[in-house]
Amino acid sequence: METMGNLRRTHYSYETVALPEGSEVTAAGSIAKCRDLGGMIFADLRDNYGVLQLAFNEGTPKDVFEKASALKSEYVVIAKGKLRARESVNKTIPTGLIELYVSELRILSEAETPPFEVREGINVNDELRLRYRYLDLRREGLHSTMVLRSDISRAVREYYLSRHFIEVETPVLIKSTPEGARDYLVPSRVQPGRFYALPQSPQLYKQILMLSGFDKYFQMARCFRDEDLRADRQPEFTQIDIEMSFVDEEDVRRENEGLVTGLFRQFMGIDVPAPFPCMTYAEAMRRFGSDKPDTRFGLELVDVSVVCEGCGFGVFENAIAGGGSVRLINAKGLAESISRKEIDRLTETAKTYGAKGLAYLRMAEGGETSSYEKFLSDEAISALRKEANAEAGDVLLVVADKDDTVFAALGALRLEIAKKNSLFDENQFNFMWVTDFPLFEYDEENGRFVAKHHPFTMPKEEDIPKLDTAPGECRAKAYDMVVNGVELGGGSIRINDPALQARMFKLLGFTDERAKENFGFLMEAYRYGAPPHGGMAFGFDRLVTLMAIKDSIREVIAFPKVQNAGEPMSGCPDTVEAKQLDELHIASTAKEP
RNA sequence: GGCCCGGUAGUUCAGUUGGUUAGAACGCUAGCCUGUCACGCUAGAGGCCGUGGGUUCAAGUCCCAUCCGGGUCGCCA
Repeated sequence: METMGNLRRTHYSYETVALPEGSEVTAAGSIAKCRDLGGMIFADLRDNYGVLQLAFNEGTPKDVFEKASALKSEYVVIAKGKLRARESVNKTIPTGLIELYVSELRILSEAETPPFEVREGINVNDELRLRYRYLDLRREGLHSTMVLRSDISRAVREYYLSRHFIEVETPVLIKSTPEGARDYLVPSRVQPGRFYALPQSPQLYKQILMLSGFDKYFQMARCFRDEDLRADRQPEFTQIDIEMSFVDEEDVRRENEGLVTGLFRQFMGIDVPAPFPCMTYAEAMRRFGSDKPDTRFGLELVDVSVVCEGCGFGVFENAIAGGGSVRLINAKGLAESISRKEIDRLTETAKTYGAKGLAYLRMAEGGETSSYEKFLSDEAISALRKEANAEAGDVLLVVADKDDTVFAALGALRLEIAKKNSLFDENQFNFMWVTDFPLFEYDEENGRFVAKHHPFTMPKEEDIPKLDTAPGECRAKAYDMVVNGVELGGGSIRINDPALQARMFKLLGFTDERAKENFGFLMEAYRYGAPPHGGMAFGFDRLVTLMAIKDSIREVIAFPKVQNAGEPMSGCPDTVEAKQLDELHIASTAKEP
């Protein structure tokens, strides 16, 4: 091992292409690959931006040549020399016309053979990648994604700052609130028996900032939710958090879709038409079975409840009688690719979402088969086929159940069929707003209504009279930004009337005491004058995932967590010493692993 | 908490109805090689078949449990 001594990097790899031959260059980085030809050695030097070929031969000082022949992958070096044209060029890399003919070489750090090859184009399983994340991050793909993330982050800040948003850091140690996701809790040492929570979002603070006269606020906010992970969900994540005063729904949407159209133009060269189309929640559910519809393809849901009333098939009739519906998807012209076996698989998918089964009509060339038509009257059969626009070559997939279940099952089948049959264009981005969300949803488990968005969401004016009589029918001034079936962000106009807010808490089953205990500071703040305000938040990780064209959110996070909410490299969460627990007034009950 | 998939050299994988000494590629080690860039050639090392039980004359292969990872339902205001 050597020190850099008086050598300092003069150029990054990508900068060398602009230099004339013969330029003196000192480059630094890691050895990506060595090719020792005997009398001649080539080594690819990798830095933050790419690779530069180092060359050594009989003209190289003897001690330097000997050092070069000892080089191995991942050694960290600094090399000084002259740029020269290659005798044989490599057209596949930007620096492929030149090489650094090295006269001075220092090995700054040696490296053991890594557990996997540090290069693109090889499969490595996720566990190993995460355990050795620092090696994975050296690989071009993940490395450049992290650089892209940084660039997007800067563009986001520039967008909001240029539009006079004020960046404010809100606290990470906050008060736990009962609604919504499970909180991560942090015990207080100073106040025995009391706990902070980590924020699920800076929601209340940003509303308070509007009351504080900041007018427009934004923040790249770390948020924490102690819930199970998914490919698009991490327990800690980054949200682009925004709040604006003196606005209604349209104003928030216009301001923030400007961010997305700008980012897509700048980073992807794609002009996304704006304003984005709006679709109500009710329409999204009815047509696509989802509140985040992928509108790049058809396969829309068809409600056949009317023709199924009194059709003679108990399964259909019971669903309708129970307040549910019978709906179907017509997989147009897909009879050959959706075999009987495939229908069985789709049935399993439907069952995952709570459907009891999947009825079908397959109109294949070899003949028609159906699981339900034998139970139906001829009249009902022809009426249903007409509603579904069924023709030879089609497959009808029918679910009869409660509406929630029908939507969930058919919505999922839609996506699965489209994916398997490549029914959409990967390069198309259908941005949209889903609006008019229900204000409440019924929580079966607790037998009461809960806020669909959050308890501070403003109801639609015309629905305010129905708040007490028909809460299930009330719609909210809430909106989600959706693209290709992904919820990129969402927000709402907030209640700024303390009386209405108090009424909301009551409807949500809060006693006055509990509302005061949990949200008293907000209620009090409203008493001193609150501008109308609203905002939204983007899932920054999801946005980057989309823009980097990755499948998993883990591909855009430097040190992500895995399914058990741990982080494999550092090994957290971990046990702590008894002394630490004592100081926090926590009794140790957990068994050692 | 439920369901599905996976775990075999350092890595990615193959391994037939349970049956000789568990293979390949890449990587690694050594030697040769002056224009390579997936360098080439020669030789070599490298395996608790995730872990623990069981069935069997015999288990990488079958059964049970468990751990780890991935996907997903619930959950995620």
